[in-house]
Order: sequence, then structure tokens, then C-alpha cells
Amino acid sequence: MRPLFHPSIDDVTLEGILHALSDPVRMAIFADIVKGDCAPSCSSFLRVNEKAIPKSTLSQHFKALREAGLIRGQRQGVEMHNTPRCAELQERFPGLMAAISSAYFLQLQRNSEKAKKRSRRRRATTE
Amino acid sequence: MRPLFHPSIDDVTLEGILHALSDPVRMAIFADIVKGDCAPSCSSFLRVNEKAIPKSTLSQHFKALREAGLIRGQRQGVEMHNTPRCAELQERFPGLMAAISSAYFLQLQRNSEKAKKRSRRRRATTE
DNA sequence: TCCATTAGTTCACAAGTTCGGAACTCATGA
DNA sequence: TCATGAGTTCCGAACTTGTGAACTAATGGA
Repeated sequence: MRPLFHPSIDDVTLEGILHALSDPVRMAIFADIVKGDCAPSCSSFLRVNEKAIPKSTLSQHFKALREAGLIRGQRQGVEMHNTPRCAELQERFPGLMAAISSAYFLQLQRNSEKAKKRSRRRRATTE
Repeated sequence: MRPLFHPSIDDVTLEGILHALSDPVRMAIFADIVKGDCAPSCSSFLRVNEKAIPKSTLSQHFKALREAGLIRGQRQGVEMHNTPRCAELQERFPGLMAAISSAYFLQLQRNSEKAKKRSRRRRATTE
């Protein structure tokens, strides 16, 4: 297997970061890796937000995140271990990742509130 | 001419913003509109970073920025006047736009430093 | 009023990108 | 040595993007 490519932090670009995170699946994966609340391997994301993701697609998404400089992937036996490059990114673009993450969680929260309201309204009209 | 579409601030998504700004031309246009240091009409961007941009392409880029909720366009006679939706965006995603803009200017500055170093080195080797 | 000019949009198509199934590689354990 | 499980690669279909040509719309003379 070909060795994994990781850009040097100096070659990481703002456009690259924004493009990588402009895909909702990649944003969700990255947020989960940053939170660190689940095993950060490819196969732990076979479903994202209730939606099944084919593993070829997942593999491409991880590659995109690696090549944008957002995560570092290390093969550990048969699995891949992914870690965020938070410290380096913070040095390169101070405050950027924190702002994007907090915008993401704000949006998640707001969407779940909207969904609650919608289902309450639906129940009210069918009763 | 069809009226311009602007999303309500509640319909503006993080993915949409990141996608719109992941294009270097759109990022440059948006940064200039935010700085407000040049007439923010389409035709003032016929060249971006020394590169000529066809006007049909520019028109699409402005449409993308409008539909992502980043700018507001108003026809003023034959011209279009574009303004950033900073205040609304700040309310919707606090700190996000500031972090992206400052990352952009940091990168610009660093690139111009790199270019200077390169040309100095070139001169030194040819002497 | 008519025409030329200027600003921006729309359309169609070529070029590029992304998605996902099938076939692959590679490490591991039986 | 073989089966298995985790990821990757390949490739066609579907989607997206960039651009020239043709368009619309407002404006300012003649």
C-alpha cells in the first residue's frame, strides 16, 4: 500500500480547509474526530447522521481531509488511526478551526430544535 | 431581468458559506467587498490577483456569494451594488466571518513574503 | 425617438469533480 | 495457507463549474 500523503503545515491553505469542510459528511467526520468521542477509524463512520455511506466514498473523504491538512492518518495494523492536527492548525490560522467548529455545533443544535418544533406542529395538526 | 434571490439569514448554512469561500476568486472578491476599498460592482473585478476573469464567470461567482447569504446585491441603474451581510452573519455564526477573513489576510501576507524571498534568492543565484 | 454603449444575465457545452459498486491490497488470526 | 476485515483503487455515471455567444436592461447622446 502506498504511503499516506500529509502536506506540511506551511502548505496548508485556507481554500483547501474550507473546501474540505464544505461537505456535510466530511464536516461531521472531522467534528467527531475533534471531539474524540468515537474510534476515529474509517469504519466507525459507516453511517453519518442516520445515512449509510459506502466505504469507497468514506475512503475518499478521509483522503480529502488528510490532503487538506486537517487530520493525520496512521495505519495501525489493519486499521487506520486518525487524529486532528489541531495544534499545528491553530498556529497556522489562529482561531479558525475553533470558529468553524463552534459554528458547526451551533447549527447542529439549531437544526435539532427546528426538527422538534416541526414534529410538535405535525402532531398538533393531525390530532 | 429576474429579481435577485437572497436567502433569509436563518436559511444560511455553514456548508454553504464554506463552499462559497473555498474558491480563491470568490474569497478574494468577498474580502475586497468586506474591506470596502474598491467599488463593489461586478466589473471592478475583471481582474483578480493579476488574472483576467470573464464576465460570465464573475456573474456566476457573485450569484454564488449571494445565494450563500454572504452578500446582498442591489441594482442601481445599470450597475450592481454589492454589500456584505456582516451584521446578520455575525448574529447567526458569531466569530466565524472574522476568523475566516483574518485567516485569509494572514495567508495573503505570508504568500507575499514567500514571493519576496523567492525573488531575492533568484537574484542572488544569477549574480 | 432611435441608436450605441455599458453592466450584468442566461444558455449550452466542454472540462473537471465526485459518488459508489466491484475488484483489489494488505495485515491478521485460525 | 486460507478466510476475514479494513481500506484503497479503478472506472462509469451523475453532477458541477468555467466560458464564449447571445441576450436583457438602463442610460446618455444625436
